[in-house]
Amino acid sequence: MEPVRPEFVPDPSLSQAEMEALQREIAEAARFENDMEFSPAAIASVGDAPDDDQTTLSPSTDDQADAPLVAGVDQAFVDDKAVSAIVVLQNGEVIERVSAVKVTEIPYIPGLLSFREGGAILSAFAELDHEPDVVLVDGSGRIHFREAGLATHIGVTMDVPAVGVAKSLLCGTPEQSLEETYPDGVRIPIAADDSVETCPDGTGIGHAVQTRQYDSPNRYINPLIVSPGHRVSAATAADLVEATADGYKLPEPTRLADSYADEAKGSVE
DNA sequence: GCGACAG
DNA sequence: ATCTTGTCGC
Repeated sequence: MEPVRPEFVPDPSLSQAEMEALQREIAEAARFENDMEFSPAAIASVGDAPDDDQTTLSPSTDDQADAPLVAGVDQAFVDDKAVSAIVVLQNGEVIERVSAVKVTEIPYIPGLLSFREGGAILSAFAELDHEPDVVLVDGSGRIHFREAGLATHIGVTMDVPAVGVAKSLLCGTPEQSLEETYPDGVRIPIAADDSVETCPDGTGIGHAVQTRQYDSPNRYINPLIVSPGHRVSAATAADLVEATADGYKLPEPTRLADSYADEAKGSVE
């Protein structure tokens, strides 16, 4: 799978000002509304295993063979090399895994993550045989200073529906404090504020999503920070993460890509 | 100058 | 992201 918009491929040799200018172009090309090859209504079953016990009736026109392909993307690092892994699932089962290694050209700079990790990710996409219906990327999407986080950059460049799944908030203001402990299933809207320079304050740019929480005592799990990358709305992005989460904090595609990236680290010299 | 910041 | 032991809880 190759970039549909080669002009947006992240170039680590650009100046910081040029990187930021490119991000503004990417944000304009990004669509933060649903435009996928499957019905958002079908996401309810995306992460579920095949319905063996027939507790529900499935339309013959929308069976397992047509089920959407959901991919997870994650990176691991070894010295100056980035290892990117992509895992593709259908009906909750892995149908493809690929990885790629690339030397990192620049350090981690908040807001410019895609220029550090994007190259390795696109190399991994080049190895991919299946075209995912939606991709879950580790990091922010629209929740970004210029609405062009890693998930947006990858989504727009490949022109594939993408969702940003981060473990902490880069910018924006949550509707309610994220310091509280919320039960699983809770979704807290995040609005643009002064730090988001490309859209009006108050614009909904994502959600904090509690995919898991401890029942009883004094320990708690932080929510995930979910935002649209490309061709997905904020609400659908959160729906997709909830639908693919399966007992763990991270959605299954992301969790599997994470461990595969770690595993692939072993074969890096 | 101070604060703040995905992975 | 990565470096790492123990510890709490189901």
